[in-house]
This record gives sequence, structure tokens and C-alpha cells, in this order.
Amino acid sequence: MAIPETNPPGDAGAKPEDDENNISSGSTTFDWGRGIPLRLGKREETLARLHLEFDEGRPPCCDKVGIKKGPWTPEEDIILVSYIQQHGPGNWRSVPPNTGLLRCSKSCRLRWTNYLRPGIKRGNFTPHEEGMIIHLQSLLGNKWAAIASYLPQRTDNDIKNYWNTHLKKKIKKFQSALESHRHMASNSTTTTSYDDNHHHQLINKSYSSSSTTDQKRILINLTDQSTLVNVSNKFNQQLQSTTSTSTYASSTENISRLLEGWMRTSPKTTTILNKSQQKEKLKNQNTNHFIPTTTSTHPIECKDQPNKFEQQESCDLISHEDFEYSLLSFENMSNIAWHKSSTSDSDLHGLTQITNNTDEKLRLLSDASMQRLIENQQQPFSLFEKWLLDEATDQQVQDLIDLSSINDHRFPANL
DNA sequence: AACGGCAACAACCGCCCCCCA
DNA sequence: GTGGGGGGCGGTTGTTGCCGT
Repeated sequence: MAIPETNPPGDAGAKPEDDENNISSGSTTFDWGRGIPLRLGKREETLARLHLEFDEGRPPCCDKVGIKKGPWTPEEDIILVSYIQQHGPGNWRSVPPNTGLLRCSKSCRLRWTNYLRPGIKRGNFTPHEEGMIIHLQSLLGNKWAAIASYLPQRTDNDIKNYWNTHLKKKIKKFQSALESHRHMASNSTTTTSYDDNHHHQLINKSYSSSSTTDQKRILINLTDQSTLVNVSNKFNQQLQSTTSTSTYASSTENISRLLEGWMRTSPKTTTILNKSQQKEKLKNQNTNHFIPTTTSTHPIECKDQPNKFEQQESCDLISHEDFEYSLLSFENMSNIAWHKSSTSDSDLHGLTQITNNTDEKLRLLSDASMQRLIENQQQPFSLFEKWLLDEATDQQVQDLIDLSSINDHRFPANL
């Protein structure tokens, strides 16, 4: 059970397991495993009363005076979830005064978005997810929300933290090891430093600095960088196998489970749309029962009955099948992205003929990525890019995938 | 057992953009 | 056209637990 993550660190005594999945909240018993209380208990009433007292001459919501900070308590979570269950997410400014929570509206929104909303997967990242993050980060940079849109069950905050605490170090170690290896192989090799913000820029840099005299050296660098980038092949393969074997079982067992049946994250809307696209999509989907969101990190409410989330067939919690569909969509969108582009199949054929070396492919990859970022923002990889990525050897790909298994034996910290 | 360093992560802060009046 | 408010996003901080000494 992942509920403990909703508890503040060090608040072990409040863990639901300690009370057989039940947390007593005033007169309302909170069943962490099955349901959610809709009535406010004594504690909530007290909070509301306190808030009313505080409300006299109350400064703006996010004014620091009187605003509680720090970890959220289970009781606060209950209040927030109960309120959102009744009124739906959004209009966050009205949440604190209406619930009695002594939190600023932004804090409420973040708590909901990052931890309480349904469909959030928590816990360890799979190698597949790691691969996706590494690759997407290489293409998008630190656009965590955009990256999160490709991982429907992960939040941008989660991905960001995981990147900062795990992946960045792993990649740094990996690159250090590569550089060390290269240094041993050739003393004349120029090293490049890893820029966690845009290692795709290194590709551009390497390319732009390419000259006939430096071609060999640059090719070495590009090959190393391609190792980072070429993870896409591997995770695309994994993606295929994942979708066919239904192994992507959600471990979402946090408080959002309690809201099962009233919300969903449409896998069909995981592609980030620009504002005009969103509007258009809203128009088109007005006949449907839910509103698409800009990113998967944001909840979708039933449009026809915004205040009644439960037992909505069309608004149920994202299912495993939905998520698998989203992964399939990832592949499909790749095709769409390609076909949408102005480049035709014949163009691809022509490119295939003119680009048979790695650095040229990577240059095109970089160009294609940047072009797509400019034009399409967060479109997934096109077939073109996947083709470009095909250059890496299996060993290179495997090396990168094995980043997750890097340990200190292989890459001592003092490298 | 006590202490210090470090890792992990939840949450906050501040900037920015978009929408609407 | 413009200013204010709401909300989104990325960077950073604070807290806690773990681990080694």
C-alpha cells in the first residue's frame, strides 16, 4: 500500500497500516482501502471553525500570515479530497475558504496534482520509464511537464525529483566512465562535460563545431552522445512488449484509489496541445463526457456533471487498458507525427541514401528534434527520428539501458 | 549509542503565461 | 489595449530517514 507517502515524513504513527487501513478522523472513519468519507468530521469542523475565525480580515490566500506550511496531514488530505470530490478540481482559490484548510490555494492544487488525484503511479521507476525519461529529457530538456505527458501516471514533480536524485547521477557516472574509457583509449580525445539541462545541445554543439579536420574526434563524441539518445530504440521495443503483455500494472494505491470511478485521465489526450488546439478539441469533445487537459498531470472532470464524479462510466479511473492504449498511442502518434510532417516517404528514401554515417544521422536527428520542438512542441518521436536512431549498435543501446544497473563496483564514485 | 553526512522527496517560491473584464 | 487574477511550471529548499563512523 502506497498510502504512507501521503503522510508527512516522520509521521509514522499516522500511517494507515497502523490502524488496519482505517484512520479515524473526528466522527468520520476514513477507509484507506475502499472508500472515502464524504461527511466532515469533528476535526474538519474544527478546522473550518478555526478558519472562519481566521477569515476575519483575512489577507489574500497566499499571504504568508496564518498559512500553514510543511507536510500535509492525512486529515488535510481527507478534507481536500472530499471537497474536490464534491466540487471538482479547479478554482483553487476558493478551496481554502470553503474547506477550512489553512493552506494557500497553490499548495492545495499541488497537493492534489502531485499526490491525491487518481491515476498517479508512485514508487520505483521501471527501467522502461527511466529510458523514456532519459530520452525525453535529451530531446526536451528540463520540460518536466512535457515529459510527464508521456508518462501518464507520473507527475512532473515526481519525474523531476527522480531525475535530480537518480538519473542525473547515473548518466554522469556513465559519461564519466565513457570519458575515462576514451581517455585511456586516446590521450588526444577531447572530453565534453555533461550538461544535465540540455545534453541534446551537446549534439548540436558537436555537430556545429564539426570540421573536416575534427571529423574523427567529433564522430567519437557523437557516438557517445548517440548512446544517450539512442535509448529510444530500446524503450520503443520495450514499449511494444509492454503493451502486448499487460505488464504495466499500476501500483497506484494512494488516496486517489479512493476516488475510483469518478475521474479518469484520458490516454488519448496525453499529447500536449497548444491553446488553440485545446480549444478546438474542447469543441469537438463537447459531446463527450470529459474535458481534455493540457497534460496528463492535470485531472479531467466530467463536463456534464462536474459535481458528480462517482459512478460515471465515462469518467472512471484510468485503467490498465487505458494506459496501455496510451502507450500504443505513443507509437501511433509517432506515425502521425511523421505523416504530419512535410517530409514524404520519398524524402525519407532520399535521406536514407544520403546519410549513411552516424554523425550525419545525428545531425538530422538533432535538426528534426529541434524542428519538432519548434513546430510541434511535444510531439513524440517520428519515424524519421527513430530511423535516425537506428544507427546505434545494440551494445550501445544496452549500455544505456543498463544505466539503471550501474553500481559503484563498475563506476566508482571517484571517477 | 551518538553523531554527522548524505540521499530522497515533499513542498514552497517565484516567475511566467493566459484569460477575462 | 491593458491590468489583474488564476493557474502552470521549473528551480530550490526544508525535513526526514538512513547509513557509516
